[in-house]
Amino acid sequence: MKPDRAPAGLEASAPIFAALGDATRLELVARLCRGGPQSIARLTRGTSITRQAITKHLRVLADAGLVRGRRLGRESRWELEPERLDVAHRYLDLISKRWDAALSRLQDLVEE
Amino acid sequence: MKPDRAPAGLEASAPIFAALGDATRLELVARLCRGGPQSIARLTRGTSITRQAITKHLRVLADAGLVRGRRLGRESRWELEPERLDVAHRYLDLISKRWDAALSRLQDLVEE
DNA sequence: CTAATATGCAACCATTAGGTTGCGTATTGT
DNA sequence: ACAATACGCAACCTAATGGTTGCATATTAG
Repeated sequence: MKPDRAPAGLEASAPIFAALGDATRLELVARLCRGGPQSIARLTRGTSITRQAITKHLRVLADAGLVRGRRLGRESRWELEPERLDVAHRYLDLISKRWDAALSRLQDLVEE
Repeated sequence: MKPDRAPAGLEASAPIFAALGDATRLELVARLCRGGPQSIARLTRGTSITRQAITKHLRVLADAGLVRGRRLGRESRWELEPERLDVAHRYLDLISKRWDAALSRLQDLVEE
């Protein structure tokens, strides 16, 4: 029944893009992709910044719904929430299509 | 020959997402889509913020390559640069696919 | 020519962001 | 039991953001 992928929440997409709009965070997303669910300690290894910085970034990603973490023993594992990526994805689709439509409208105006 | 849409510049995408990660800017992009190329004055009409604020946002979008403006008489017209949207688009695609791959890898590990 | 319009530029301001350090606490590993 | 590991919390710092106001300048309308 395809729930309701209607307006794609134009305004609601901004936080998602904002969360992705940082090189460190993009890197985190990429690492979570390549390595699957991981602990903060592991995500910190190999980077030049602090564990706390990573923690903060993860929280930002989580607030945007892009990532989710839960405590397992003494460590907390974080993993990607791919549905949210899809929201951004659909928004870009929408915009592209609108732009094409706008262009052909302009074409029409010019040609008549 | 499809130039080289190779690595999609993982790190290079961050500025694009950052530029889109603001409600006002997203709104601007949307308006440029719906209305086609427009002047700053026109883009300002209907918003609650200042013309200068709009100008700044446009510059941010321009720095990310998402938008381009040129002076026409006493006004400056701004329009969308849809190729850049595509960069972000492709990045999300890439990530989604990697994630799927990572998931099936995990599946394999669990099942054997 | 003169007034109105459309911008640009710069200074200034409050808030948020990205990072750090320090310290306390829960979970292992030996 | 003890040391090491993996975190969480909070204070603090600097630089970037999002906005504003004031003023100067170029175009266009009457």
